[in-house]
Parts: sequence; structure tokens; C-alpha cells
Amino acid sequence: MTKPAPRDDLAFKPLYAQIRDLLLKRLVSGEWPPGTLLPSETALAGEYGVSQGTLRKALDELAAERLVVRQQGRGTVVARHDNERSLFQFFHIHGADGRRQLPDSKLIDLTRTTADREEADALAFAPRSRVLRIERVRYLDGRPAMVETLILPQALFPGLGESDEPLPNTLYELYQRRYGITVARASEQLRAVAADPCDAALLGLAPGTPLLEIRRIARDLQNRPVELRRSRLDTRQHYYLNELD
Amino acid sequence: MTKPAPRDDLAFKPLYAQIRDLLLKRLVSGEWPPGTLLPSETALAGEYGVSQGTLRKALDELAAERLVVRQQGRGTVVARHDNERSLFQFFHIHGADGRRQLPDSKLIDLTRTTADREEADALAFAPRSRVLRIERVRYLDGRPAMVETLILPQALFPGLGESDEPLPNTLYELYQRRYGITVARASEQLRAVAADPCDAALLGLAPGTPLLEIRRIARDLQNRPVELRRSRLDTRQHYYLNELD
DNA sequence: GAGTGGTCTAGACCACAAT
DNA sequence: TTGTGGTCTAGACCACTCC
Repeated sequence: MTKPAPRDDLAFKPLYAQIRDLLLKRLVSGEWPPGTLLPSETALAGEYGVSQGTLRKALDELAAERLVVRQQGRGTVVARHDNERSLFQFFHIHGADGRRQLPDSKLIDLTRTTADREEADALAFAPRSRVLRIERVRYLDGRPAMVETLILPQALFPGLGESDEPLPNTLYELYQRRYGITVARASEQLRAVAADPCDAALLGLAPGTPLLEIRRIARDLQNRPVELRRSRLDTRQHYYLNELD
Repeated sequence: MTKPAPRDDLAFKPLYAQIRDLLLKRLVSGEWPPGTLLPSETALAGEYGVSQGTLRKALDELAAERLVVRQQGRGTVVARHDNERSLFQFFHIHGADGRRQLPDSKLIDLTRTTADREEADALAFAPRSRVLRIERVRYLDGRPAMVETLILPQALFPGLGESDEPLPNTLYELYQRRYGITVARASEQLRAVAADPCDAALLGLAPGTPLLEIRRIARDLQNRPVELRRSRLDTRQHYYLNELD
């Protein structure tokens, strides 16, 4: 129907990749909020003037990135941040028996402050940007297992934590629903550290106990850093699982 | 050419998945050792009596699992365990500056013994199977950074460590070349532990220092556990990186 | 029954590697 | 020049969901 992509410029992209980018732009724009049923493959193919096969390959790529979910017989849905997704994509902590569950959270502290140098570097911010700092303890099987510090740019999450409403347990769902920010990927750096007196008191263990520290940078659909998170986990009853394949 | 797959049994698989399984069987069998150039898509499609598109989808799946590598203009090659693959698929440790390099290794001890209960469980072995136990220290930037214990079933690696030849630094390449065992995937459990006196002496740090312990179970093409590995990393200069996407 | 995504086919042309 | 994998198309039928 349309001729194949021309090969003029050096940054050549196959047609299906170009279509993928156009679809992603519409996801980012908010035209199709999470939970929306996309137009059918044939409709989109017609709209872009490509074959169904090419459009399908574009959607398959977005599905592989977990930005959309394909459902035979129903259609293609924009991915939503439910507990299921949080658990499978972003939560790698397992109990000694191999089970996995989302932790409960107890807020310890919530302050508005400025990013220190390290935080600004990690988030690719201007130094001394305004950030929200959240400290919480997370419970697994009803017992305190993890201390967590979050750094959020105030510019992206205006008004967060100002009302009296309690913060939900799964924050990414809130980012998406209230601020239209979808956490699409993250990178985590893992280290072993000694519990400082504060960690120790919150987790009920001796200072100096080894803890697994996880430093996460979460990014949105445009690959922009939106959250910095430092978790310290007591690994006597739990471990972090990574599958390599 | 051939009719679509029948829908008789409950364990229905699409045709391309069946072809994938047949190709995998030939990889496992040793018919196509690592490094081999596979027959072309058209040749294989003819052989199985399917269209090129279906055969392509089967090969694409194997490529996604990193069992084969596609090279435009050349053909499809059976994946080989080179340093590149070891680094990208199996080695997640980075230096403080984000760089990554394979560590050097120094052998500390090599003994033939029987698996203890925990080891036998992890490897899905009969208890008290004969295993080879290797202890080594691994160096990054010329400095000791990690203590590593490996448990290998003697039945799978006969004669390993009996001659005087030194063990190579990247073992997976040896498993593949000498024993025809390809490590295809692995799972890693991460915990924070305190350095015991032995770790401390080998790494030159104080006993009790927090170390990142990585327990890896490596599996071959048939998903059979072939190696158990327990690494303890000094994370003052290095970290373990996991990308979630 | 209507509409969706999932599978499969057949054929065309392109980019790339090897000779 | 030959042969490979990569892209793109057009059309068919199937399995599934929903009304």
C-alpha cells in the first residue's frame, strides 16, 4: 500500500519501529490513558496506511515492553499499574519459602527539602531542586523487614503528601492515576551495608547487622527519572531473586 | 502447504512452537554444536513442510532465549559461550564508575566430596551425590573483591580438576567445549551476610563486614541444574546491577 | 453472530556478507 | 553475483470474548 521506508538518512528505522514510536507518542500524550481499549489492529493499520502485519509487529513490541496488554477476542489494552504488575515487574523480594507478597507500609516521616548532590545526580536534576522525602517501614508477614527512603521531585508530584489522606501502599498506581506518570522501567543497584542505629531501631535488630541495600531509579514512558528509592532489607527471612535468561 | 496443527489434545501448541521444540531438540542432541551455522530458513522450512514465516517465528523464539544468534547476510549461528555472553547474560557486577569487566580468578581449594542436604536440594540431586567443590577468590581491578564456592556434580563433569591444567577464568566456556553442557539460564538469590573469618582473611577486611551473597543455580538447555555457586562480594567498590523492564 | 487478536501462508523486495 | 536474514504485504482461517 505504502512504499517501504526510504533509506536516505543514517538513522534508518524499519516501518514497524516508526509505527511503534508513533503509538508510544500517543500513549505518552495521554490520548489513551491506562486501561483504555485501543482501536483494533485493522483500524490502526488503516489509519497509518500500513498492513496489519506491520502494525501487529509494532504492537507486539509495545506488548514486550509491557506498555500494552494483548487479549485475544477483546483487544489491546493500555497497561495499568495493578498489584499484579508491581509484583511481577518491580518487586523481587521473596520469603524464605519462595512465596512473594507485597509488603504493608508504615509512614515514618514525610518532609519537603532540597536534593543533595548525589540525589540530584541520580535523578539528572538541577542541584538543590525541591524534592519530597518519604521514609517508611515495610512489613512482610506482619513483621518489619525493610526500611525505605523515597525521593520524589516536587515538580512532578505537586500536592503529594499535603492532604491528610494516608499514602497508599503501592505508590506507582497513585503516580499513574493522580499524576498521569507511568513507571515503565527501573534500574536497581544492590549492595550489602551495615544497619545504622536508626535502621536497627526500626527493624528491631542490632546495629551493624548486614542489610541488603537496593537503590532504585524509576523511569517513566519517556525514560525520565521520576523516583529515587533506597531500601534496606533484613535478609534473614527474605531474599532478592533475579532470574537470568 | 501442510494443514494447521490439529486441536485434539489439551496441550495444544501452535505450529511455530512445535517447530521451536523440534529445533531445540536438535540443539540439545549435539547435532548442531555451538558455533555451527544452521541451515537457511528456506531449507529448514522445506524440511519441516512449513512456510518460511512460521519457521522464522520459531527461530526468533530461540534467538530471544539467546540459544541462537541471527546474522543478516550470513545465517543463524548456535550461540557460543564467549566472554561477551558471560558478561551480558550472567555477570551483573559493576565497578563504582559503572564499568563492567570479568574478574580474574585464583584457585584456593578443589576437593571431591558429597553434597550436603542443602546442596542436594538445590541441585535436585540424590542426597550424598558425589560433587566437586571449588573455592576461589576473584579479583576486580587487581584487588580481591569476591570469594566464590562452586558445587559441580561429578557425574556431569568427569575428570574436571584431575589434571594439572589450571582452571580457566570463565568456566561456562569450558563446560560447553569440553562437556557439551551449555548454561542457558540461571537464577540468583541475593542476601546480605557478615564476612566470616575465612572470607575476611581472603578479602583483606574485618570479620563481620557486610558482604553481598549471591547464590546461583545454573541450568542447561534442558533446564537441568548443572552448577551451584555461592559468591560473596565486597560491595564497597562494586555493586550488583539489575535492570527491570 | 460480529469483532478481536492469534496463526499460517505465499510472495515480493531490501540490506548485508561472502565470494 | 549469490545467498542469507530483515521487512512488508495481502489474504485466509482459527480461537476467543461479548452481546
